[in-house]
Amino acid sequence: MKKPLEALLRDACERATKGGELLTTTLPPLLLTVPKEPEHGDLASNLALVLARSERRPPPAVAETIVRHLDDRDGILASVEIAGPGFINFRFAPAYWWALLRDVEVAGEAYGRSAIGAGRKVQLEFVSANPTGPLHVGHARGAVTGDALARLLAATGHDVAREYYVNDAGNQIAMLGASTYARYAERCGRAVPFPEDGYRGDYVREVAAAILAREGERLMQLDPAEASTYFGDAAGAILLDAIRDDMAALAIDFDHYVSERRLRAEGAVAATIAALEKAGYVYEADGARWFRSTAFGDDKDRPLVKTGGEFTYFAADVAYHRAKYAAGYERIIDVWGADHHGHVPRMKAAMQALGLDPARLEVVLVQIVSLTRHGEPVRMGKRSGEFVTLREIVDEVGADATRFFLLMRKSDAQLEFDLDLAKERSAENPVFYVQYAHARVASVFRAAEATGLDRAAATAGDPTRLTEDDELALIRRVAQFPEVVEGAALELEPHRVVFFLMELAGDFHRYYNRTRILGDDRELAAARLLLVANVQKTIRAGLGILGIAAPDTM
RNA sequence: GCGCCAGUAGCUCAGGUGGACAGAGCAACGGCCUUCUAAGCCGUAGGUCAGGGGUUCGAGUCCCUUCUGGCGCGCCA
Repeated sequence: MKKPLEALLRDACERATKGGELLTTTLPPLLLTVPKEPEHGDLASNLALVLARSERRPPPAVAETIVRHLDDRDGILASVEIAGPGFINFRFAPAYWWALLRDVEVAGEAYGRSAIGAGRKVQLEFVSANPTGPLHVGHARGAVTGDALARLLAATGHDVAREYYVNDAGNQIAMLGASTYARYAERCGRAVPFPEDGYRGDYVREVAAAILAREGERLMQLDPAEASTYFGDAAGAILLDAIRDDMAALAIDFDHYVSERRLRAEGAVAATIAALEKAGYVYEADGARWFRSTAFGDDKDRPLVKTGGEFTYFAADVAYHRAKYAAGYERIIDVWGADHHGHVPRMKAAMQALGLDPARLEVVLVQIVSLTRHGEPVRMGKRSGEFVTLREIVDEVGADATRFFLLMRKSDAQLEFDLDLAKERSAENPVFYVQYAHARVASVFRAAEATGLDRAAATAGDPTRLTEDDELALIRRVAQFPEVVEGAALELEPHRVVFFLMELAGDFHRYYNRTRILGDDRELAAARLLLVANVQKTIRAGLGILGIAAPDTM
């Protein structure tokens, strides 16, 4: 929508410069914005305000010069006005919108997709929760955000891989093993002391019972150390399967699950520490080995190897990120809980120390989710083990509403999730509001079939019959979609797509209520079908980017 | 103590990289169905953008500072 106008403006400035009427030879980036106020036209430029200083003339005078050189050969503009402090306001001619609607129709299902990613390899790592228990709402937000980002980047021409890093080694798994073993023994009628900081959730009992059912009591013969290892592996595997199921319930599919244990076993961690050492950023102190992250602006040095000789979590994570670079990803995006924000500088420091470009690593931080029900906050205590699981949410409100609600906010802002609202089947519930707009169009088409008008008739519809203001405004909204997708991808902000969809759905519902689509004038009806078909397509594409279904009936 | 993030209408939140008089949606009140889904639409209201300073033609947006809230600052992961 902006491109043709940008070209016109650029031409105008060039001519003015040649004619000696503008001093500037290098234009600032042309900024065309969609004004909030409809009276300010379809697009507005602040070019004259930006240039005023270097031109040593007041903005309106500069604007006048630019406008005088505009050459609208194709007649896409209906009006050009200089307004306010020196804005140039453009209004497109109906013919422009009609042509645009045709373009959208021709683009078909690819509408909104772009190639700005140029096939660049991008890896998104998200969730990566330890397989030591069920996922909760916080994980759900990270999961949905990561997946939506992946879809967004894929839609903009990136080559995307989704990855889940499985922390299947280290203390947490050992603790899970000890906890599960204790529950197993309990079931076998044997007393094995429950570990001090063990996992007390009921799910550990269920996992123990599952292992008992599978293996019988024979595991009681293992010595306690062996048993803990066995149970850590077995319980971790069972819980990881449950996590995969949870992801599937949210329509999320990972390309790779990367095992921390495997990284360790393959020597990647040791090799990474050796590389850091070779670069001169490792030293020994207090019996441990440290990474000198302070050399890169971190506020403390970080341990890589504990006194006991064990690798730290950090060491393994550095090795993992090093492997991502080695795998050839041009962009590496991590979705982390906001409580991990402190890890960003040290991870980037480690990459830099390894001679890797830290700018290729981007971290999207996801803030906490608070649940409300009946207007009251749902209390969640991590200690008590009383948290609402991801599965419970999905079972209660459905995958579509879960995804939509978790994507409604900027990821680094805290989010309130109203469970009652998410379940409501009314206009108050934004996900239904948007899906209903899609279904309504489908319903119009069902009614149209009865009168002999079908999708083909819509395709053949004559856009020049669309002369109402709200019809042109609807095209304008649809025309913004590719730019919204691009902006969302560029800024890694899926919530922009959500807001766009709510606005588009609103425009459509208003139009629907005001305008009879299937009137007596068949030609007009066909034109209107063309319009709403493309509204529907745009909604479907937008929902697709969010991983949400676009139903034909509600 | 140091660092990061936030503070916008009664509530939940937007404010495409500094632009025009600050925007939605809830909640409240009043209207609209012999016609394609009323699971919808229309109308009415609300603000010292936490406070204070600064940068500039112009600040919710950038800088400094104070206050308030969240989170980090482990040889935990």
